[in-house]
Amino acid sequence: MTVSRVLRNRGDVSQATRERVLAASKRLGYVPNKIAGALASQRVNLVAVIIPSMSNMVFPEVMTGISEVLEESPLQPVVGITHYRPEREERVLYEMLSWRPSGVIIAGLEHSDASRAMLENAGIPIVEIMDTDGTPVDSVVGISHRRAGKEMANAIAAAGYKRIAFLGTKMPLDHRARKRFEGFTGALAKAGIEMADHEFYSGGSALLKGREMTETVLKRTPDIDFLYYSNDMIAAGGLLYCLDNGIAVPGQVGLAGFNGIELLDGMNPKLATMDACRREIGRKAAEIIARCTEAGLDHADERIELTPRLSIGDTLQRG
Amino acid sequence: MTVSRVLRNRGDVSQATRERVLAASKRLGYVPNKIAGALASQRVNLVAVIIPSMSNMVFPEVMTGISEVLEESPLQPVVGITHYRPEREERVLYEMLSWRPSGVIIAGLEHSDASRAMLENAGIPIVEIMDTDGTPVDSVVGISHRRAGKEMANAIAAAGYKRIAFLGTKMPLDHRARKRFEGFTGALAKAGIEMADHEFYSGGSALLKGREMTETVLKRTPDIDFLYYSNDMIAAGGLLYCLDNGIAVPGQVGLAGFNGIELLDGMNPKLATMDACRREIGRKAAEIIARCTEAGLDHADERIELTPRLSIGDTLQRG
DNA sequence: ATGAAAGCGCTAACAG
DNA sequence: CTGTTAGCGCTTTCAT
Repeated sequence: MTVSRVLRNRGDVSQATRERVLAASKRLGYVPNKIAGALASQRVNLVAVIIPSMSNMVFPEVMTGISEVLEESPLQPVVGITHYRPEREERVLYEMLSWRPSGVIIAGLEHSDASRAMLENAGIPIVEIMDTDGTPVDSVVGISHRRAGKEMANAIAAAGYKRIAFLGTKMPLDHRARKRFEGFTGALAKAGIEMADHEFYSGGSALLKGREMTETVLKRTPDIDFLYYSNDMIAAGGLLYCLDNGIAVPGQVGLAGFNGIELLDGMNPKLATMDACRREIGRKAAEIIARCTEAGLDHADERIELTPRLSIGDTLQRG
Repeated sequence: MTVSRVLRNRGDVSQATRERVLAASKRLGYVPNKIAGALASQRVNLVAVIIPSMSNMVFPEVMTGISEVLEESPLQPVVGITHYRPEREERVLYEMLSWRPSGVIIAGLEHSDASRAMLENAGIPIVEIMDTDGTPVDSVVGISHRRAGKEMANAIAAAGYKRIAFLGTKMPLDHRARKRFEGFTGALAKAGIEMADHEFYSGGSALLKGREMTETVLKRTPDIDFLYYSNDMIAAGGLLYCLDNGIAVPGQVGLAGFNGIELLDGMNPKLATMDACRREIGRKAAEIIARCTEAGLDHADERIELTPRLSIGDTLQRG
């Protein structure tokens, strides 16, 4: 009836009636039932955001970007965490789709067959984020991690480093870390450099693991002159290890991480890294969904590849 | 009809029929419409989680605790961010309540009148988290920040420090930081110590701000012998500043932070801090909601005060 | 063990 | 401008 019109300020309602309704609804502490509303209108102002984790600094920042743009729209993000496990992704996706959201933003391009099928048949805009190395269901916004690894390798080789080690996460399911690794080794090979050592870890405090792995590698292969880490946090641990142990940086060993986390701004020397454009990815993805929703489109087919900026810092240049 | 019974495996359905239905639903890629289901059953397996921010390390970890326990239940968390702004909290709360969740977990005890009214009239279990210094709407799980500040002050005084400064966030709306500050100054006063200096900041990279504020304070009040920071991140920045500038820690100045973030595990020397029990708070809060939902209760009236553990580390003891 | 019927609280379309 | 009437896709209850 009229009440519904007032609460959504739609249609023509006289000023007097409108005020009367508003007053009453406030007095009664009335909160509309969106469930019924959504069922009747076949519209749900929710966007499903599916990400692997919340514990490292990368996804919270993607979320920040998403929130920023969604806050200026009627849309609301709803997040689900997969812990990098395909079967959890499947379940989370199923749960979320059963609420008929206006769109989904999902990390990564690799999904189980079932997940992919759900995404394809959802009939809503899908944006796969973070990574552009692959074929998206609908839209994609991210960076090429393969290229990121390659460019870092080239920068390191160009700086004259020869005995290079890679330290990273042992996550067969972290496809982005894997692609960086592949791009990195590939480019080194092309430059005629073979990786001198590598070390992987899983779980635990990243900063601490960074220290430990750095010690392990440096003891095992003492002539290492560069350490490339799969993320900034372990790189920061490695840097602290070097500082504590009188290892000259970048004189004796050079260091580089990945992500461009804010944390590094306060470190001295400043770590070399590559910005993963996390916030921007979140913004762009949200914009696509917002635009589709407004236009009533069920897909966008956009492809946005951002360019990670290499930041040399103080740890990627020969003494 | 029968289909509905199968999909929720309720009631008696013959094995044959059940399998037929399952097969068909898989083939058609059928995803049930929870909106309709929720409307009909008046049950929604969603828990509203309302927190101020996602960017510092504290709330993601609370979320981890919540997820851990909710994952073993049919409940799903839905998070809303308030940016420490009461008017945003009001809006987010309104939006979430209009989905009729099974419960709400909300940070802090101070809310606008409207928010409080909504919480009181929601008819679902409410758990206010992080802070126990105040009167909850229903249940509360957290720590006493006033006491945390007090205990840190006592530890510092007991270690013999006399010229103490406080460095923290300038957030009139961060009630927990404020309460720690109050507890801290109160206890110092009782020990006959007046705060020697203080400095507040807002925005920007915490690690970097920690450096800057530390420099400012140390230059302004050179005889400072202890720096208490309102969070670990700025404390870490302060520590790095001291290390870089040849200021002996804890010989010349002692340092302490707050939160017990994992980041500190990899630092050397190890910062003194106080664990805010973030993950445990998340777990306990989620357990209350889960228990109520299972029992069909609309409130719990529980009060759980956790005890933050003081970690002396290497920076809170005279040389 | 299965089907039929009656809503859940709203919105949409149409009358007045 | 305001009221009325059908559903939205499920669950629930009651028959069969």
